[in-house]
Amino acid sequence: MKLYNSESRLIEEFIPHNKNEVTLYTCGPTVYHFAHIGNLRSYIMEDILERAITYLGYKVKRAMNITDVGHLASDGDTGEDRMLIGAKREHKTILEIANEYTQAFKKDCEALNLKWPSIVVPATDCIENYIKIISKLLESGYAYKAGENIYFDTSKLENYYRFGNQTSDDMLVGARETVDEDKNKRNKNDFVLWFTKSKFENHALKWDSPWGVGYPGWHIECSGISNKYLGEFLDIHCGGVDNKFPHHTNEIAQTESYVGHKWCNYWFHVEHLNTASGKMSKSKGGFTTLTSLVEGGYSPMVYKFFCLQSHYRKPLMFSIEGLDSAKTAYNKLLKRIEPIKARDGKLDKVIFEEYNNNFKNALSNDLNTAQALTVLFDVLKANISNATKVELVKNFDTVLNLDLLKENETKEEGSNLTKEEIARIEKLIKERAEAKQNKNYARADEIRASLFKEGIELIDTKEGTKFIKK
RNA sequence: GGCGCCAUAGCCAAGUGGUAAGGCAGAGGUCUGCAAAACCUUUAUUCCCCGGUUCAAAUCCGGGUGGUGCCUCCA
Repeated sequence: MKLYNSESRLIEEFIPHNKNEVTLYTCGPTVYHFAHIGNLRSYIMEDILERAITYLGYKVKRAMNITDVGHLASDGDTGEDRMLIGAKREHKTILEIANEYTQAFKKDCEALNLKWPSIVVPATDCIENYIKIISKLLESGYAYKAGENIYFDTSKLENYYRFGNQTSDDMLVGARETVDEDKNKRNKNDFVLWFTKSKFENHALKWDSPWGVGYPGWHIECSGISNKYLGEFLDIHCGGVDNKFPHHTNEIAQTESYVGHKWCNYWFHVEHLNTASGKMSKSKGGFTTLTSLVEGGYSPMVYKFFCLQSHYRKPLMFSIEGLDSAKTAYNKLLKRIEPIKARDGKLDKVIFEEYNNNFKNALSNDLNTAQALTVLFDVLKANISNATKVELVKNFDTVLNLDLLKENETKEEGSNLTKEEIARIEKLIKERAEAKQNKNYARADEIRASLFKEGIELIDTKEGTKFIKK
């Protein structure tokens, strides 16, 4: 399998550290608000990554954090924890907020058929690990105490920047206006490992530590959790591109200083979902959630299909037009799959392998999902037996999970229509058929139009007239 | 100011040195009383621009232009 590694900025052959088991770490959500569909794009692509690796024959061990503490709205003296902001907004406790939005996130993942990683850990569950790591960093001189916080000393590293050729001189402190300079730092990129500052007294979640009562910095949680559950070597670390700096850069700094060797070999960064005005962002407000999409008539599968048509390493432009196009394409796809479910004909193993290899090659090529979907369309178009087609679709869908073979909840016969209504509609259909036979097309069209007004669409097929309730 | 990523038809998008996949929309057709649906056919002499390397460039190199992201809130 070939994967783009954003550390080397090259497409590389993927070679796991331990060939029997691939370790995968995903930066999870900060659960202070609903995930928006841009966040979900990352999780969709990371799920495909896990399943693709599995499909190609590896065993995967995957961990994800749930950030429920330590994620500051800004650093320095003005910082407030994002969780605390969420709690204030909704007049709830941090724990309630964390719980509520973790559940909401889980529901979104289920709706999108995303596999919940086998290890999912709230940041607040691993405090003793962070303390262990920070203690060692202090001992070995990578960290220092200043003010009342513990900082990581970035000047101790030869190679701090990993995702580009920046130098410390290039970096502007406070490129964003809201950022205040923290005078306690020895170097401008130093970051907090542990907060004990008195101004956080109203912070609900605090733990005792060798440096006083306080709470962990944002970056340490991922290092702590991945270290505890996945060990000293990590194969692939996933996340959104915006996390390259500072979050992932700092994770590498801490972890490698702690374990004493190269830590993670492949960095998988998913590009953003953009709107006409730039990236979709929680802090900007006005973001789109999966729920609001569903309310607008777009199923989670439509959104997933929309994402899979694009490559994870390309910014994706979100528009209703684009989503409509995905919706039509997805529904057409299901309709084309419907008749092959009968599985008639013989399964041709040679042909199966041919298309299956095409599919695997697409995935192996830096997770080319657009190409993988093309293979799916090729299968449906091909002049091969339905039995072979179904088998291919079934296998492909273990990676894509687009509900391709799921039995459609029959829209016909109108799910929420009463028996009387159905009888009435059937009677009208019969009347229309008779009118057509007598070439009374005016009456036939009148029946069709009046039912259409009620939201019932008639469709003439070879087997007779069917209706769909909208 | 610095560091990345991206640029292919009306829209989305694949392609990573050998002569432009696929999807949506559009056009034409089959079917139909007409529709709808379905199916078939068709749609880029050219890949942001200017140079260069090569027998050969959307693909490699150099220089621009535009969009976007990060530089202590983000997936």
